[in-house]
Amino acid sequence: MSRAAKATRRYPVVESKPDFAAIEAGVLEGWERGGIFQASVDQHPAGAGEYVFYDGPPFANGLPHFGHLLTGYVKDIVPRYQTMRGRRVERRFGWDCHGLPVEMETEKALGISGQKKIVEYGIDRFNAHCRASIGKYTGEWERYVRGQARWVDFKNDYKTMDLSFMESVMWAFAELYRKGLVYESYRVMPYSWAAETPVSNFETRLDDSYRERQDPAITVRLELEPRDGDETKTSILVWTTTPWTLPSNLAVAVGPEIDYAVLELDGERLIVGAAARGNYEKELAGAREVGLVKGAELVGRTYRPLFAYFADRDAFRVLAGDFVDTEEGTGVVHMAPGFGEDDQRVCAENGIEVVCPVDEQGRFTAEVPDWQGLNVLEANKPIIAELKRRGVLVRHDTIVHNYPHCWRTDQPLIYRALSSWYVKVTAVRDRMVELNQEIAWIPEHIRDGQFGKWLEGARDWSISRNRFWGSPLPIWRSDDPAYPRIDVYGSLDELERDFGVRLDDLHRPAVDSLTRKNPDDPTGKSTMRRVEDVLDCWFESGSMPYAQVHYPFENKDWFESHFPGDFVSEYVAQTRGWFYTMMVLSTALFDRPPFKNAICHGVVVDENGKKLSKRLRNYPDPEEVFATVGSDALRWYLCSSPVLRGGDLRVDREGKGIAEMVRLVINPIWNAYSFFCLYANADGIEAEPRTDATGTLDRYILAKLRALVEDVQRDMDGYDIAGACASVRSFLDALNNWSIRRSRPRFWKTEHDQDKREAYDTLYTVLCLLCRVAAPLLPLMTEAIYQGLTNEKSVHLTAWPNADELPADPELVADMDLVRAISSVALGLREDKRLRIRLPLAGLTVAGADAARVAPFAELLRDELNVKDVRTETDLHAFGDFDLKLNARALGPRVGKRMKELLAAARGGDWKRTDDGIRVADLDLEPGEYELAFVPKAESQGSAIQAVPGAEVAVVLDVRLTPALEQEGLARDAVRLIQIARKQAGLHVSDRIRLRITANDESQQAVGAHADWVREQTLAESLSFEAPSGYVHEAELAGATAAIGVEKV
RNA sequence: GGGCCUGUAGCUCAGUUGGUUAGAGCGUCCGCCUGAUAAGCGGGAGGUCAAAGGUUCAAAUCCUUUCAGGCCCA
Repeated sequence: MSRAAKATRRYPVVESKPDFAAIEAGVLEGWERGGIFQASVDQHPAGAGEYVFYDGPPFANGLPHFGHLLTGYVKDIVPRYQTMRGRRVERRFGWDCHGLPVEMETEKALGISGQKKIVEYGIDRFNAHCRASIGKYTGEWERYVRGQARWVDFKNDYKTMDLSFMESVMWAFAELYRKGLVYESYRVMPYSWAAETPVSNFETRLDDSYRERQDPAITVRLELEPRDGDETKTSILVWTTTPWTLPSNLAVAVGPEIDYAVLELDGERLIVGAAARGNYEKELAGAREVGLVKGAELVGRTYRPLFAYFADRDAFRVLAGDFVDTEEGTGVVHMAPGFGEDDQRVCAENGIEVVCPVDEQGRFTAEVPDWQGLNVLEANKPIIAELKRRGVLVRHDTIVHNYPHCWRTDQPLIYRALSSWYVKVTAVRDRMVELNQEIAWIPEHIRDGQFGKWLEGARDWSISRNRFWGSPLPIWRSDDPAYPRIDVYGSLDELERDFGVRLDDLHRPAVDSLTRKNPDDPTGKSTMRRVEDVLDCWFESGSMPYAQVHYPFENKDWFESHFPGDFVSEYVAQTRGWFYTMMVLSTALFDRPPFKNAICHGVVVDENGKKLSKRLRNYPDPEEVFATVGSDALRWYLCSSPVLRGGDLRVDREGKGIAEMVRLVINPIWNAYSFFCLYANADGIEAEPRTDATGTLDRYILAKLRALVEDVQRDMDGYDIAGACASVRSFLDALNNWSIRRSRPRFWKTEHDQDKREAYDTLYTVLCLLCRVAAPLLPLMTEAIYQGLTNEKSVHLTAWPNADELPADPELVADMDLVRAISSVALGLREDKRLRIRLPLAGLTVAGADAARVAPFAELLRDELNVKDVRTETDLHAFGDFDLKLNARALGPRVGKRMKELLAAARGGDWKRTDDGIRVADLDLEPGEYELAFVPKAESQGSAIQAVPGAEVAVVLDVRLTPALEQEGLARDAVRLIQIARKQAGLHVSDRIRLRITANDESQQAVGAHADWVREQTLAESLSFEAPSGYVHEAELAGATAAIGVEKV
């Protein structure tokens, strides 16, 4: 046989529907064996061309979920792309080691809880346990990160508990202090009494921290001190959901612009927000309205204290508050400045001092002797009972509301005044707002929306935590207020200078043991001791850009020339978290933004828009997805979706949407590859990269490929990953469903001629380049394909393709796309007439001004549409008429108000051709202001006519049948059945066969008349109408059963 | 209460600086095609572009208000 070369097999034997997950696993192994990741980084030198990527440190506890995977994919795609663009992109993984989560877990593991117990247990042992627990989840993280094919440097990672990291954090703190940006203050903060620590803004917002809780909601009356002229006892009604704060009540607030009704009931006057009156229908039944006053008129009045504990204070006044509303409660807000942020602020503005009779564990102190030692939440009940006994309780309800809980201990938080250290964010706020303008946010609205607005409203940041496992506050203070002194340290050297000790661990308790005599105390009795608090761990993650390189103690030049970083990506809520803390510290320390580009992606939710929850199992298991449909399909699913534009992404429970990506993207690209391998192996051809093929199909797909490279490059440079996915997908369609499909005969023809060679070389070139372009988006599949095609080490070690090396041919692309449109219309006409495509038709005429453009493709159209003859005809008038279509966009600005009238005229046919164009009504049109749309005549003389949308061309199909055409159609039907038989018999596409057919006379005559052609099409060495042998396939042909026997030669 | 985002086909979403008859994928129905692709192609049905008002010759697009959902802040 002529295909002797079949023996050589240069390309893998590729299954058409392989186990993609297994292929991916193989690629992952290969990468590890070959050290490909490291090689991809190392191939570009460090220095000026570096692309700086900041990987935000996740908490080193808890397992990753779909949201993390999405972030991970984004964090992988961009660095892979930049690497291919020639940049060195290091990807150090970071671990956030400190903070409450670790401490709480350790408390649980040790079976101890509370500050006292920890101190008793020993801070050194406690912290040693914290340190040891850090490694617990790292294994799982690494497994997920590996499974998603994300390239990350775990070996050269950084940890926030490393000495070098902590020293940089210490430096940053001292630097802020020296700039006057750190101060201590006594303030109300969210506080976890169970964990005995204040909680940062951010921590109150972590998943599930807001939860429904049932609380009492009580309304009490406060008796106003009489004013001159008051005869009747007057009370004001206040509402609260925290009765335990009433003993600390020092004021009430009203809205100055809000209307308050003065009601008379049973001889007493009651004041309540006019709009809130409806909330108390029962209690106020029978009340008579005797007046209506603005809140402002009430401001300044005083009332009798509800409890005696603080009755000696200068307080108990009605104040104005801008936060008061009448939606809930009475429109009058009770103020306990020790337990509410608004309360504290408004009271401070009015000279009312804070009282805070609650201890660290949330129990009343001796200042409230009646309930001393009782947890405040448990004190609600007896307090309400007391109020009832005294007859001041107007109403007692319970309400179910969203209330913040300590995310570690699960106990409700309280708000409580305490002493804390602050970063004076307000001092750099305006500058942050300015620097933020230099950051490119994706999506864009984040810049002036969610992030920008948050910056504008930035408040000072509480950074001290009364805990154990964290970076120490590097503040030493005199223990005798008579001789005050504060020292803040910014390095190990400075500590060594003053304390004579070189620490190799900055954690407590070692750092606490550093003390010295207070130099400012002539008596020599007082001692400098460290302020015991540790830093908020968000201060550490915000310090990551410089702390990970131990700036300024090491890498000084590098950092200063590589800051801000190029790229970060996290989910949108990090505008309050990591993005924000980086911004604060970067602005305060360096007067620069911390990064140049940021992708804020949205949240992955379930099919009903609910949060993903492990407990509800409302999402597919990621590892299961890796193992079945594969990581690349998941990557594509997540990264081609609107979640990258900041919206939500709904994932159905079974992961059908993910599996769909296999069908839409993975399969098509794999099919193109397997097609190539199948025929190249059969032909024994080794293809060469080249871009100079002459055939129109080749030039077409090469030009499309050039556009693809340009498009994806543009998309990726703009961090539009979803756009890049869309570009790749539309290219795949042109490749598979036009270029390859139309080229098939070129691959399976017998002659090894120039055309065949070009077909192989072009397809090979296109596939190789497609792999490179799609490599960041489908790193595993493109790797498998690229290696199969080239035997090279890795597609990820190649450079980004240069579009200029591919031929540009916009005209050809436009013409070919017109050919595709014409085909589409012609196939539509066939369907209208119920003329199957295997039935040849006599002819097709392409008529109109654009017809000349498709003349070179007549052969292609003939084959695609199965017609005997394709003609082009520039004159359309024989086939129909034209409608005038005005281009409103072009014409509108010129004619303005007349537009409507002209549109009506054009539609109504009130127009004519003039010597040099078109005149509608009395107006001459300029070129570009109109189009002529062809309207075909009703069909005549056996023709079907249809205009092609978007072009000045119409398709005229000859629908007249002849016996010869019908016979040929029948022969084609027979060939189709023979091909099915071949496939069912399990034959290879290049196997030769003996063919035996029995069918009705009509069919046998048809096959006989085209015997040569049938044999050629089916690789049959012989054809006879005998009783079939070998594999026999029975099917209907020309209304009777035909039996087809194929037998391998 | 405030800020930001979203609301377009049964579902998921596009829709450029306003421009004529609002698109794609999935699903569905009908048909076609197949020597890689249990795949592909063509077509049909399916929309008061959340609602109302305004600006304009012209509004899914701009403005105002309202409604619904999400995120965040209070």
